[in-house]
Amino acid sequence: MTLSEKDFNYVQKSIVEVQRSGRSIRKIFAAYYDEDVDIGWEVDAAVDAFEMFSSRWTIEILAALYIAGDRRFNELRTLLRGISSRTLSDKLTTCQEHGLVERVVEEGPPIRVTYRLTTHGRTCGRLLGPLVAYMKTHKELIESE
Amino acid sequence: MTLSEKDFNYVQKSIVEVQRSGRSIRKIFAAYYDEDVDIGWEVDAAVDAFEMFSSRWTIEILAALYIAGDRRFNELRTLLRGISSRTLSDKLTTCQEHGLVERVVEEGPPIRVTYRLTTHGRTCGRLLGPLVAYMKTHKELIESE
DNA sequence: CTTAGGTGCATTTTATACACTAGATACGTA
DNA sequence: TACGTATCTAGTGTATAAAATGCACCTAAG
Repeated sequence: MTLSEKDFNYVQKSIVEVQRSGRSIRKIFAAYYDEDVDIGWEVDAAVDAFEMFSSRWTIEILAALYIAGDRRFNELRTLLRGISSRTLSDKLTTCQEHGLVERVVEEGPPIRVTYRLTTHGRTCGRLLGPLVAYMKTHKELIESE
Repeated sequence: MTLSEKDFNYVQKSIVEVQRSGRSIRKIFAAYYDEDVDIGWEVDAAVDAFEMFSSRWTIEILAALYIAGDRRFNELRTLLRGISSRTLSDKLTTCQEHGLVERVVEEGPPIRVTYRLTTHGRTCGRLLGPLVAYMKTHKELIESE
């Protein structure tokens, strides 16, 4: 089994970039493919990191904006299956404060407000992808017994 | 810049396995390294997937067990910075129901109970790694302005 | 009296339901 | 043409429900 030339070039280029960034090829493949690997984090760092995501809705807002692209307030409300507008409003505010989301106002009337991921927000969204993909193929994890 | 022989062998082996699994090399690199990429998910799938993680503490429990390995009840309580035992107990129950965690009883006395990630749990933990690593290097996202 | 692994219960925090607002245009009709 | 009503967007206010916390307490053996 061999790589297509296109894939080969892509892989070669990526490997060079990854090396330049100081990350280990082995760790990157291992983390993605099949092995548990020490990727240099500690429980404390994880608890810190997830403090913001484990507050209900933050992670869903991020995913919705990442997948669906920039959206307006009521569009988000629909995407998130009817989260209350009160809560959506509050959560969007804290997402802005955390630098994940920016609020773009188009003067009206009617005034329209578009929510957009910042660069950080997009990165976080991207990093969540593999987990969503995994969960999607293992619905037994979602529908509790 | 070239790969060491060890890395080269590892990469080659991994690429073959990834190809056999039907996943695209390009997507794997892109998702890991620097690009936004359509990895075939929809908002609905993401909202489903995160419904369980965005409930407070679930994701932290997963991360703690993944990073620190099997732990007993009170060890988890400490790792999670003093979550109330009431809540930890409830959350561990729902994690078991979702098939992320298993409860291993060593008959006492004193009775000892060890919590351990299932295979699914370990996979989810692994997939969260890159996000934690990213957050760790971008603390400005955690400490809101 | 200690240790491990919890449960019970009152209080506090967080989310929901649902009514309601502003500011401007659009529509119906006398 | 003028008048009233209806609609749209992006929220806010407030009462209620759900979830997390703090702290006391339980069991069972050494």
